Amino acid sequence: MFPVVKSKVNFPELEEHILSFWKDREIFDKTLRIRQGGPRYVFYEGPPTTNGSPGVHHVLSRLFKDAVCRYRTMRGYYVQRKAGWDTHGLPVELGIEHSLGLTNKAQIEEYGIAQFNQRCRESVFIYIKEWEALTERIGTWLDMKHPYVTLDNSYIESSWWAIKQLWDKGLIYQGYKVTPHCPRCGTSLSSHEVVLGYDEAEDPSVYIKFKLDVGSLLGEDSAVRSAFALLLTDDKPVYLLAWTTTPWTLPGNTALAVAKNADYSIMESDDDYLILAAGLVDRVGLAGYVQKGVVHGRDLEGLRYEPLYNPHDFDAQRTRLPSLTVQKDEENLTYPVISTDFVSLEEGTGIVHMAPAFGEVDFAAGMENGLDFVQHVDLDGKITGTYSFAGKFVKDADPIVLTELQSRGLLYHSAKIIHTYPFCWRCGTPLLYYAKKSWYIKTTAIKDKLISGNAGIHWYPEYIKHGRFGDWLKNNVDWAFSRERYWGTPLNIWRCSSCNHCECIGSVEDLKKRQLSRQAEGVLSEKMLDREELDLHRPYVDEITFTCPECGGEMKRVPEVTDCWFDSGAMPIAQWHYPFENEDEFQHNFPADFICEAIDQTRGWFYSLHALSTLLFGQACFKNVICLGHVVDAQGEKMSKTKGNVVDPWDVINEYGADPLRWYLLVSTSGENVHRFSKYMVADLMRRNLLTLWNTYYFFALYANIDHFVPQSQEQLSLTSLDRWVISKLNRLILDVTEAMEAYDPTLAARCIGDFVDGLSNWYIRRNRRRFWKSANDADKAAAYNTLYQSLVTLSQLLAPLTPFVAEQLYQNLVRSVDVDADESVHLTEFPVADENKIFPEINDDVELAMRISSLGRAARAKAGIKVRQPLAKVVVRITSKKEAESLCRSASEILEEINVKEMVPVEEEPSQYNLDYSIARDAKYLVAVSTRLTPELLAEGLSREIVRRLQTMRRAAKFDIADHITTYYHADESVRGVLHNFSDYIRQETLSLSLIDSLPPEGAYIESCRISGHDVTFGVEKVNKEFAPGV
RNA sequence: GGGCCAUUAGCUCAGUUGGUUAGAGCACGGUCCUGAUAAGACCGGGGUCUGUGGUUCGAGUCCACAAUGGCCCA
Repeated sequence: MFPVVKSKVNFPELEEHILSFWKDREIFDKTLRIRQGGPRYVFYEGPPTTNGSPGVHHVLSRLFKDAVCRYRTMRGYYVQRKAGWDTHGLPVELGIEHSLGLTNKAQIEEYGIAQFNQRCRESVFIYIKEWEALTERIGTWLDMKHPYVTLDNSYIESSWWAIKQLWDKGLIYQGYKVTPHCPRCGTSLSSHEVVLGYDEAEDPSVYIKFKLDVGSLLGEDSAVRSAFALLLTDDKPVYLLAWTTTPWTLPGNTALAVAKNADYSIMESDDDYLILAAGLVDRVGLAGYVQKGVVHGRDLEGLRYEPLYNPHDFDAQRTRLPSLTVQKDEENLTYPVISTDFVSLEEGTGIVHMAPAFGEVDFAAGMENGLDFVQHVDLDGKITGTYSFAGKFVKDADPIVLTELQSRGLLYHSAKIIHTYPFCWRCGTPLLYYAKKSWYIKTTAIKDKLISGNAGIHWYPEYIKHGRFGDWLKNNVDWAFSRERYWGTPLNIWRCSSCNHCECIGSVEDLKKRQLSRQAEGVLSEKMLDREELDLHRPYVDEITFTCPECGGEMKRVPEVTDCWFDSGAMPIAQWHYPFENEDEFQHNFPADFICEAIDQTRGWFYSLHALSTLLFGQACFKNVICLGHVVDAQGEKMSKTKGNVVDPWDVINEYGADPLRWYLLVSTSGENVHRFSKYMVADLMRRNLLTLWNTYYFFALYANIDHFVPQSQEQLSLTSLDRWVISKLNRLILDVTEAMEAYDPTLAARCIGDFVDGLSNWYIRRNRRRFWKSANDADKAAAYNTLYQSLVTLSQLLAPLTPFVAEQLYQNLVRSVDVDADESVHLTEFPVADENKIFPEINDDVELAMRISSLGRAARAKAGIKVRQPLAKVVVRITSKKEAESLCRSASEILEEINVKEMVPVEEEPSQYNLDYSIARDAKYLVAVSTRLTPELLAEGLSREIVRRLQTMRRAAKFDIADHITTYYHADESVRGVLHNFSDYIRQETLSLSLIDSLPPEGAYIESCRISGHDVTFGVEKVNKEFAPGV
């Protein structure tokens, strides 16, 4: 017996049942065990950040990972799937800060780093539980019993090892990084935090005069430069006019930038000369000036000018980029004019004030041009040094700077401007772009290798490879990988507080050795030496100090932790605690065959993995990568808590099930596209594909049980052409699905399956229904059952990677119920392999044509308003070739039955005219004309079908079982009686009537009176006790 | 401000190398079919293929610019 099921399946219930089946039988473990020793297919799990509950977009990536891994497993590979959790980082800290009501770093330190980090640690484990629950429920098989967790000591130690490798290669250095900094909270903000806080702001808009060092003009012997000098006929001072909205940065000015190819006007007044972009003269409005001449930007390059504020006069340090060596005071200090390509000629003066300490572009220009670096503002946003405005907050310093410059005659013009400016989203303080010390990894040193490694990676979709990712590599800059935070992998660099000597510690063992020297001094507790007890996080690791080998001073750890992208990028080694243990595991699992994440990871995990692998091993560490689009709401808007449009995956799973959700995410649009999520569409696709599939099983089981069907080998069957058609299609499907899965395109695979199911249900089964209900248990029936059975079993296997629950249920019902020796689970079976000898393109063409012609035939009938139940005499079909005529003949019985016509005439030439009694339908290629003339014989046959239809409806209304035999009574006029008599065999067979009795029905029968085609009829149906029924 | 991707029916999506009348599902209206199906078939309404230029005998498809949305970076 095949399990009897309801025609409408409850997926959530089914799935819960399958989940416990998998659990009880340890199916996931078995899929691994049976493949052990087979070829490996290496998958790297990109660790989700466990700072919040998983959303429907996380289901998408887990689903794609799962589908590919399950597919590979069924193809015989050993696919280890170690789960991973990304547990460090700012997002986790922000969550805790919020829950504790803390708003800045000072408050965190006051609260206590130990306690704070403890809270972080606890919170991630809460979220990990949620992630585990969802992962399991959506049927994603991941080894969550042995996950890698970035907060583990072993994980941190591997990261330390990696950093030490880079340190030893000289690839780690300390430099400056310009970050958006909140002076009140005392912290840098991440880019997404900055986005939260853009607002309109009113700022000064001021034009400043920088006095040209005329000497620099004369030193040059170029003809152009000399001609330029000749324009300055007077020895009035010459000024470069620059524009800024941040006067407080002016003491940090160390260069002016001009556009190389722009024209600059030299304007003269009675008192001085001014230089600015020619195109902006009118905008600035230089009353009292006349143009003396025009020079090119490149002529200005290399000129020098006097600082507005000589840092040495104000006790500010002046260093020189890129090495930041301290500069001594010099007589007549001047700064250079440089040229860049970012100077705007739309606003300002075409001369840009550069302060490398306060802007990313400025800093980059400083690095490139070896500019001076003057940092006269502290992290609280207060001016340092001995300026008249020292101690003031930067914004409060603005007016003082301006007044002072005005008194020195250096302020040309001052106004106000309203523009968008970033503010701290927490406290509303204007953010300062501020160059902070940061540790860098010199990725630019391996840029060529990064690019050549990328050449060997297969990207899905392909355009990412040379587009977003390739461009990113091409424009590679060194990786600023330190963060001045608390909850993260502590940077393993110790610095001597006396002589600044730095050492990188590559292991716990190494650290222990250094400590021994101190232990003698009784500084260390026993606990700190105990590897198991040790917590490598702050603040404990900060307490570990040792003696400087250079000067004997005290070496303390630098305060930074690493960027959490470094953590996740280190997973190929750190998930195995390599190289401290698991050498084999690491070797077997490097590089990965497959990774899959959403597109935002291009510069996140995809990059950090690639960069670290290239840095450490000189090669890429993944071969294939699926890059998914994001899930947005039904309107195409980003899901966000504030908008309230976030879809909780649990709602969808509880209402429809995980497989319907998986199926929807697979089928609705390709992985790389933006996914518009609509619960409504989940239901729609579930009905269209999954329920249709389920019903084909229901149909099969219903009749197979009645007939006690036992599956047999395909080889000895007498197959009809429709059987061969569906078998051909099935083998074609296996090829298509395999090809799609090999091409990392589960969406295409799913769509092919959906199409097949449609054809199976709506053509194969519909056309073959009669073969299943006929009474004779002959070879033809066996062929039909076996064909359908094989299709369903194969479907369960093809679907297993995509919708693992329903696939399992089908497999259990179809295979395990009749064969106890069969593989215990569909996921333990081998993925189907197509038998290409069974693919017959010509049969497929035949059926396609038959479907098309039937469709037109139905249209032609509908036009004439004749029901399909009414047989018609003739149909004329115009096709386009002899080949099609032959094809049509092969399908003639199908088509005639489908459109209920007696005879079909194929023609290649369209008849010049038709009799009036033809109704015609056509498309671009074919024409179908049905005769609409009704003879008494046709009418009588039509009536017989009406009668059958009525009796069937009555059987159902009387709640008879599908296989119940009945006695039928009728009371009707002469013509109806005639039909019942003449079509007696047909009517009895269709309605399972043992006899048709021409009399009023007895008491107890189910009785209906009705009008059929204009005749009044009374019918009665009565169940016959099976034992008395003659053998049927 | 820059880069990448998308934009096709009311909605969700197909549309191969440029080539007859641009398709499917859902939704809507009508008809039909049905003892597997909450399904299916047929007909109908619904499209300036986001817009503007260009290349071509021919453009949804190729090119340029613009708009909108998404992502990444400023």
